[in-house]
Amino acid sequence: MDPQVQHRVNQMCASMSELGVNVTPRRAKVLETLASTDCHPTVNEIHSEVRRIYPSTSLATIYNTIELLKETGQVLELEFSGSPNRYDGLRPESHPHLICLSCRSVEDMDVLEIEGVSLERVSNATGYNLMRQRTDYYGICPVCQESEEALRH
Amino acid sequence: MDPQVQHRVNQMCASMSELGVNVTPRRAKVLETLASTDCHPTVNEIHSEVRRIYPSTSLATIYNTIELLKETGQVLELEFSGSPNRYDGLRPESHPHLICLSCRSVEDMDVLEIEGVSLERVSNATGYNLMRQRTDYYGICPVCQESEEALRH
DNA sequence: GATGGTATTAGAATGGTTCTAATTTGGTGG
DNA sequence: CCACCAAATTAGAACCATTCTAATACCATC
Repeated sequence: MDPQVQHRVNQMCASMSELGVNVTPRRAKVLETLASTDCHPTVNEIHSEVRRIYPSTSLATIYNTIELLKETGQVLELEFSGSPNRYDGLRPESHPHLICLSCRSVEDMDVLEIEGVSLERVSNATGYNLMRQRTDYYGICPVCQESEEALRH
Repeated sequence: MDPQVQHRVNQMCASMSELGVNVTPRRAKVLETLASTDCHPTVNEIHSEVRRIYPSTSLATIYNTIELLKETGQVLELEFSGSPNRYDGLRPESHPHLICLSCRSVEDMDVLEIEGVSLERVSNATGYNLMRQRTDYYGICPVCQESEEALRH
């Protein structure tokens, strides 16, 4: 396993242990799956991946494990209403995403020059006690733009 | 009807007419409901409101009308996976919201000093052709903070 | 090897949203 | 005034992601 993935898995394991639950092999495989990709997988995708090693794994175990990770703040959940939720276990802290309306891909927006507004500033300005934020940009990704371009010729 | 609400309803009507569909009485009532509140109602809440005037209205009509408004960019849809979506017909352009994790209220964040990042800048930086963005701040609203406070005494 | 608590499973239940087929409505031309 | 057509509407079925439930499996400890 890639040492960076291993490191992230270790963090997640530590959080789960603090919670007082066991990191069983299936759970460990869920963590590893989440830590191994920046594609923001769905529950079903994680399920398929875990099943490659433990074929009898049920969906409930995936939901279950994700719930534990959410409780410890070790995974970021991106909710959608028409399509399944997606999860970011690599970077559980709030950060912006780019969402393609055509291919439904979700990727991290890592543009250093673009700085968001800090939770703290908004908390102070609004009186809310804020815990997290969500920022998504919706549009057409470069790859889909090319496909559309190609279609017109 | 409040003249500001009336004005907003007129805009929505115009957009629907451009689309080539009729603004029937039921549809008009949906528009009016959306334009009359900044509480970001759910489909069920809109349904109840429309039923007060047209008791036989079905849920499908509400979904239907909202779909038309979405097509013309006249309503902002806030998706949630565990609870019903909420709609903002007063201000259909992208703008940030404050969401209370305790009472589930959703309100506009109108703090002038806090300026977001423009879609255009992100488009340029990422190569995406962006259409809209979503920014939500999640936390506990002032009212719920007080209730929690009171509980401890 | 028995015991008890945790993890896991399969499948049912839930609930918001979408789909479908039948019915109603309203305007137009005869 | 009536027949006709297209658009709007309805009731309820279908869908599907998620949550719940009750039974079973696993595992550490004694």
